[in-house]
Amino acid sequence: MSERRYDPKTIEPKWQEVWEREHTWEVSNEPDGRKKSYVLEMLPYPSGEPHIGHLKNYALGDAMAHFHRRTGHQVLHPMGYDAFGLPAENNAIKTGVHPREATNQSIAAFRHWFHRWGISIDWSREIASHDPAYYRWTQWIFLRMFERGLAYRKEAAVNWCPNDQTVLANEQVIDGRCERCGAVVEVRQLEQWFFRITDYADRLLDDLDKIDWPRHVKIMQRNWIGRSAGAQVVFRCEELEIDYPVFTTRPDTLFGATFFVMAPEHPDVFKLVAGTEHEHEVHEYVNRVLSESFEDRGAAEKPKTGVPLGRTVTNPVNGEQIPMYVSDYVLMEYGTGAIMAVPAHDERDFAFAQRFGLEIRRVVGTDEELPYTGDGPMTNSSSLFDGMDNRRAYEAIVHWLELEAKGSPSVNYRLRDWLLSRQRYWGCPIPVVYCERDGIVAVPDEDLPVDLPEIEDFQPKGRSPLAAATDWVNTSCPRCGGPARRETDTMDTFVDSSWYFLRYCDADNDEAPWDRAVIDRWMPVDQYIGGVEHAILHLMYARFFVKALADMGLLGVQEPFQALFTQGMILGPDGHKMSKSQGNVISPAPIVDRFGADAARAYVLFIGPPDQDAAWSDTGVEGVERFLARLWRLGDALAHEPEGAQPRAAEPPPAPEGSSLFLVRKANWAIEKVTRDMTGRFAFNTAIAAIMELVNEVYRHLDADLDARRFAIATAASLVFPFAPHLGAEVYEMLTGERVWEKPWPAPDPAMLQSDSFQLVCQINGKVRDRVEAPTGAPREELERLCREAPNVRAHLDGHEVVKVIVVPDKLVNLVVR
RNA sequence: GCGGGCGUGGCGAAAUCGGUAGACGCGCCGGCUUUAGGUGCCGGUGGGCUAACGCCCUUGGGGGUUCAAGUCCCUCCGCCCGCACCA
Repeated sequence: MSERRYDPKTIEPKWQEVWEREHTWEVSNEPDGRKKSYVLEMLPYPSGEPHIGHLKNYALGDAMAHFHRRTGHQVLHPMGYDAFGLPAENNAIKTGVHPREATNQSIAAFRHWFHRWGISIDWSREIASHDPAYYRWTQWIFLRMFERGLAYRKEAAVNWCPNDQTVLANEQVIDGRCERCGAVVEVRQLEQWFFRITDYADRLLDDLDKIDWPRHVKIMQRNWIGRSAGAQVVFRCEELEIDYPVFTTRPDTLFGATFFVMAPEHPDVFKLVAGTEHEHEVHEYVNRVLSESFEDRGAAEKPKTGVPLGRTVTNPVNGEQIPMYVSDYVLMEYGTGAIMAVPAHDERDFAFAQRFGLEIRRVVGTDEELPYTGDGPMTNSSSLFDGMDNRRAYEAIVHWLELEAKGSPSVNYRLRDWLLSRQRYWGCPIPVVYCERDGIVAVPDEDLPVDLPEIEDFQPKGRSPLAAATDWVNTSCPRCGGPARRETDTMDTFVDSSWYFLRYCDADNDEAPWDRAVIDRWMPVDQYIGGVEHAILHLMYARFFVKALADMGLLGVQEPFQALFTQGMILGPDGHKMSKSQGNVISPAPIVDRFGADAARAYVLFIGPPDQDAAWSDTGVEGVERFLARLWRLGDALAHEPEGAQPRAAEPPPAPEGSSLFLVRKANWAIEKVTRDMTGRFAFNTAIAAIMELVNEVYRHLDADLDARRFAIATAASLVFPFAPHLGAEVYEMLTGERVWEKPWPAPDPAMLQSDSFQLVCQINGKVRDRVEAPTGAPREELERLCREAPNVRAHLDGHEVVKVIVVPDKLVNLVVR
């Protein structure tokens, strides 16, 4: 055999086989006395092969899982696939390959790479959302929602993607464009299925305080829910004898309301304008606005437009008749679809008033420039309130409105109900039928799953391709037995991923989605890891599902993910987001082939703080590979040194001195450092740096005793295991004959964390002037004396008077001189 | 516009509690090993001045608090992310 060298190509398959053969990472649902820990990375959407972001995601999660196992936890670390979705279907339209076939192929590729990366997954719990054994329970959960009115059908103005030929949830529209394909979204009036997530708005908001999530993700969710407290106030149109309630967050400005505006979609607009001189103009205006895209209408900067309705309403606080308008800056979906306009204290109303020459009446403040949205004394309102602080007047006015039955406190949310139906094929069928006699009827539980039928033409035609599967569509009503048609829309794939973490707990259960006792044991997920792009969609929906299921008594937790970590992206070598068109895509496959899975994994963790974006560097991964090879060589050399050739426990020598003592100390320092970096924070980059330091020191102290070197290298192997598991296992075994993952995480020896002496920093006026060796724990006087005696300090002290001495024990002395 | 984050060597970064700025890695320079290249090992590497001991400057700019500031406060500039007619 030629010269021995670090060869991941033999080491990695060797350990992967052991773990597979022995089912090492499988975990029982039976408690075994250890604390449970549920470590989960967001499940992948299987499309093609895994990319570098997947590698980072699972390398991160795996490091956490290993660390938790070795710190005494029973760890659940499963894997699955978010297998339904548009890309596979669009691919089918293009290539004719059935979405199932393409998806299954991709799943096989992902599975293959997870093995080759050596991710410690409990494969006995593997799931895929397109598997009837899984989506049966997605449908089951839908029915439970339906029974409680949490899933309902209604006609509404919805977002329609003309390219994907389907409706989209509010959350899937970004800047007026389809999140997936980028087409400009249209507004359509359609009957669709919704989840009543708005019922949970307050709880989704309040419970954010209970979970350990990044601040910015919580803020994004808070903003998305958009809770506003204010009042509902009734304005009456006397001519038509209709009351129009409006929502306002500023009831204190009611006396400044000088006009009234309705959304173009408001159902009463045509009724109000009928018979007035503006009738024709209003019809034209409304039609034009409704045909405008989301994008065109949305811009805040565009000049205000609108048309008078030729009617007035009465301001309830002062009886004034104020003119009514229709304008597209008022949204039908928020509040009541009508507003009171206070131009002096609202920028939008101000712009509208200027454009249409309407009165702008200050009611708050004194001489601030208008529009003024701040606080101040009330004015021009009523003798009751003028002079009063506007915040106090707010309360008083709401109170008065309540007494007069003209208004009441009210809360509004930006959050809308979750539109879940999609007019597409490759998704979970919605388990209801439409019966001529009984209307919407749920498919009974025992008939689940409603199978996704086979079809040939995936081309969308403005209705679900499933509608063409007539044999499947035509069925009988479960209630009356008469003819009925199946629902042909499928579910948004976010429904599938809103509960998958629950299914992992009890993946084989075919009696129920899960057993309550089992789920109570594992939930919540202790550490969730994924990309920040899911900050709103998936993370909000999953929280909603868990709360709804908890309300049904199916779960005992209110939150799915106790702690969340959002990883940064790996950018291309040019520092830009990887994309095929940019030609800067780094694929993990050749990297793993060339450097090994351990080097690839350790590199993406070493590249920088894991929550930050970082550019890929080929020389960077080479550097990490070099480090792993150095560690391997030291292990190999020690395992072949005549005296150390027999594997045995790697204990530090009893009374080390010199280089040996130094190495034992360094190893203990590394244990302490790596442990601290992995606990509470995710500083894998500095943890790996510490192991590098340890390895470097062994090279520099080859004169140390064999046992000291063995201890240092076995420690390095043990510490590197969560990041480079194959190499860690290999080196540890070479030295000790033992399996590192079965060994507890090392604990530092406190006696070895401290040295007898330290470098005392000697400062004068805060500037470092010298450094001297000083005994650890020396009293302040002695430190001061040592500092004063330091050669360069003496030189600087010459002729100066010391007016103050600051001593930081075991660290520094600062002499303040004049 | 509102909200959040960030700004440190040639590059990725570290400094966790206000106490030695630049750990670790990349790159670069030099040495040893090698027939040579590569690999490997050792050393050097923020800027300026100096023969040297050393000295001065340096964490986006300016100001402040402090014995001491990358870290705290004020202010300005730049970049990134989220939301954006939500009454």
